[in-house]
Amino acid sequence: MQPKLKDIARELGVSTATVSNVLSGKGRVSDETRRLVNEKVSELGYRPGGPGRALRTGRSGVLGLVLPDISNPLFPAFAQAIEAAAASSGFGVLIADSHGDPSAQTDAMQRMIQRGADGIVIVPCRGTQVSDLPLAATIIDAASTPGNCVCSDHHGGGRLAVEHLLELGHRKMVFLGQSRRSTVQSDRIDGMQAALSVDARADVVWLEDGLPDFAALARRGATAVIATSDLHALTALTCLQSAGLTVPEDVSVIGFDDLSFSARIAPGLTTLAQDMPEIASAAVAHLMQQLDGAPVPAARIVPMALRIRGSTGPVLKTIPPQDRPIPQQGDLTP
Amino acid sequence: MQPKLKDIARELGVSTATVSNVLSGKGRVSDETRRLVNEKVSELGYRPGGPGRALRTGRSGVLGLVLPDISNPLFPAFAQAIEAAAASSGFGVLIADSHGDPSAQTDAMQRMIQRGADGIVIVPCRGTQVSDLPLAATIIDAASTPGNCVCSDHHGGGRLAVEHLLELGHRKMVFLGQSRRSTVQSDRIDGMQAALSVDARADVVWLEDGLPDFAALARRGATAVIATSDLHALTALTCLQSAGLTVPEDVSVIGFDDLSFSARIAPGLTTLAQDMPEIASAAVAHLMQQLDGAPVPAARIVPMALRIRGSTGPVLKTIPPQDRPIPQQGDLTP
DNA sequence: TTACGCTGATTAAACGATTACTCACCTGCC
DNA sequence: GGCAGGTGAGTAATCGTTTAATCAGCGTAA
Repeated sequence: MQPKLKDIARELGVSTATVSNVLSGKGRVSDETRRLVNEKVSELGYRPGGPGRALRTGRSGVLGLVLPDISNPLFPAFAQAIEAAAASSGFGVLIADSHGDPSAQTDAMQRMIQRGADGIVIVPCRGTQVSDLPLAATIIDAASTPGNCVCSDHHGGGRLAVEHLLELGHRKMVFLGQSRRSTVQSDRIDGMQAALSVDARADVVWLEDGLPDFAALARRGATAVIATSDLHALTALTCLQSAGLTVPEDVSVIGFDDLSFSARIAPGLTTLAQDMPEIASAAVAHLMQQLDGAPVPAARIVPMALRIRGSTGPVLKTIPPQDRPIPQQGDLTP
Repeated sequence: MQPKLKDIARELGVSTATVSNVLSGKGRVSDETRRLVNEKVSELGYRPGGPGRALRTGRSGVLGLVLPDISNPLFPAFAQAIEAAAASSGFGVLIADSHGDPSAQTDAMQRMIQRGADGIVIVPCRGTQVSDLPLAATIIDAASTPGNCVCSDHHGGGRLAVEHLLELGHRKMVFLGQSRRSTVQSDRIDGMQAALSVDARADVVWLEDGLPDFAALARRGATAVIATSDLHALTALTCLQSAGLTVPEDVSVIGFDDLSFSARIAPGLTTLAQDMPEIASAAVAHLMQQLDGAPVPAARIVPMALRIRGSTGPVLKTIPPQDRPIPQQGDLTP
C-alpha cells in the first residue's frame, strides 16, 4: 500500500494540512517541522496520489494524444517526442487511435476528457475539423488547415527537395504521392511544383492509382523521383534496383520524414526530416500556455531539414539512361 | 463545464445517490425515475468523471504501457494493438518510454502508479528484471526471461524461417543479428540453428561488428540471409541489390516482424510476423485477470506466422552465384 | 492590563462519485 | 388496528489532497 498524506501526518503527530503545506511550500511551517516532514516523506517514499489531487485541483497532469493511425511509421518518432516533451513538463501521455474514423476521433476525445486529461494534442483525421472543445487543445495538421496550431513546413520541404535536385542537374522528375486527398501530401507536392525552374518538368504519379512502372519512367527520361514519404521512396528505390537500375547513378530518389529504415538501406535515402522534438515541444508548450490561461497562441510552422544521403547524386551526362540496355531481370510486383 | 452527478440530481429534484444508482444499476429505483434519469443523462451528455470515480473506487480505468524504446519500428503495431485491446475492455493507455535505461524504467513505473494506473504492461529494458510491483503487471519479454508473461515464439519463428529455406533447397545461409545481448534476437537465432538439417550450414553475422559485405558472402556460396528484424533484412536486401545481385534469384532474404515497409518493397520481404493482436489481447487479458483477483496466470507463448513474399525463392541450380560475373556498379556504404 | 500582531499549526470544507445505512411510506396479513 | 415486509429514495461517510479560515500562544507596545 502506497503511503498517504495521512500516514505521514500520523507518524509525525501533525495534521495533513501541515504536511501538504511543506510539500507545496505554501503555508507557514517552522523550519524544524519542515525538516521532519521532508525526512519522513523520503523515508516512506511518499508521492502524492494523482486521483485525489486531480479531484481537488482539477488538474490531472495528463494530456491526451489522439492520432488517426498509430501504425503510421511516422508515429514512433512523434509519440516519443511528445512523450519526452510532456514528461519534461511533468505530464503523462494518454494515447488513443481514431483509425481515421471521425466518429471514433470524437469518441476518443470524449474519453480523454472523461479521464480528466488537462489538454489534448490531436492529429485530426483527414477532412475533419476539430472545434468546440471544452478543454485546451493543440491541433497538428497541414498549415493550410483552419485551426492548425503546429506543423512542419511541408511546402518548404517540397521546395528544398526540388532545389537539391536542380543543383544536381536534374530537369525531369517524378513526384510520387499516395493519396490526392491528403493535405500534407498535397502541400509537399505544391512546394515541389513551386520550386521547379522554367526548364524543368515533373510528372505527378499517385500510388492510389496503382504501382507505376518506375523503370519505364526512367526510360522516358526521368532522372529523379521525389516521394511524399520515405515509405513510397523505398518502394520506388527497390523497384528500380530490382529492375536492374542503380540509384543514384540512373535515378536519384528522395523521400520524406526520415523514417527508421532510411539511413539503413543501400544507398542511404536522402530525405526531408521533420523536426520532431521541435514540433513536439512546440505542441506541448502551446498546450501549457492555454492551461496557464493565455489565449490560443499563433500557429507555429517548423522548417524541415534536408538530410542528404547516397540516394541522390548528379545526373550522369555521359550515358543517358534511355540509351542504356534494357535490364533483363527484375521483379516489379512487390 | 461538463455536467456533474449533482447537476442531474438537482434538475430532477432527486439525490445524487439515486442518479448514481440508475447509472450503476445497483440500488432500488422505480422504473419511472430510472427513465427520467436516463433521459436527463443523455440530454446533458453526462459522463462520469474519472478522478472522482477513481478516488472513490480505487480504479482509474487506465493502464500503463512502459516501453524501452518507442522509436522502435515494431512499436506502432504493438501500441496500436494494446490500445485496441485496452479500449475494448474500457481502459485507457498511458505510455512511457524508458529509453533503455533501467532507472528511467523504474521512474516511469512509479509515475504510472502515482497517476493511478490500475496495472502496467511492460516491455523491460535488456537485462532488467521487474519485481516487487505494488500493482498488477504483465511482462512482455523473451520466453527465456524469468517473470515473462506473454511473448511471441521467437525460437519457433527462427525454426520456421530455416525450414522454409530448406524446402527451397538452400543449404548455405547467413544469420544476421544486430546485438548479441538481445535475448529476443538470440532466441530467434537459436531457433534457426536448431532447425538446420545435417547437410546445411550457416554463418552468424552481427551488425554491431560493422556492416558485412553481403555480395562477398554470396560469392562465397551463401544463398540466403535470415535477419532477426525486417530492418536488417532490408539493409541486406538493398545492399545486395545495389551490388548488382538480384533477390531472390541470387540470394533469398527473410526478416522478422513484418514491419510497415516489408510488403511495399520490391521484391516483397518474406518475414515472420508476430501476432500483435493476439499478444496484446493476451497481455491485457492477463492484466484483467490479476485485477479481478485471480493469481498470476501462466505464461503465454504466441506462435509466429511465416508470410511468404517475393524475397525468397528456390536455389537456382543452373548458374551458381559464385560463377556469375562480379557486378561492376554498387554502393555498399549506406 | 489590555489590545494587537505575528507565528506555527489545526480545522474543516471542498472536489465528484460511490455505497452502506437509514427512513418514510404503503400494502397486506393476522 | 397493529405489525411485518417490501419499495423507493435520501443521508452521510468515504476516497486523498488542497486550502481558506481559524485558533492558540507568545511577545510587545499602548
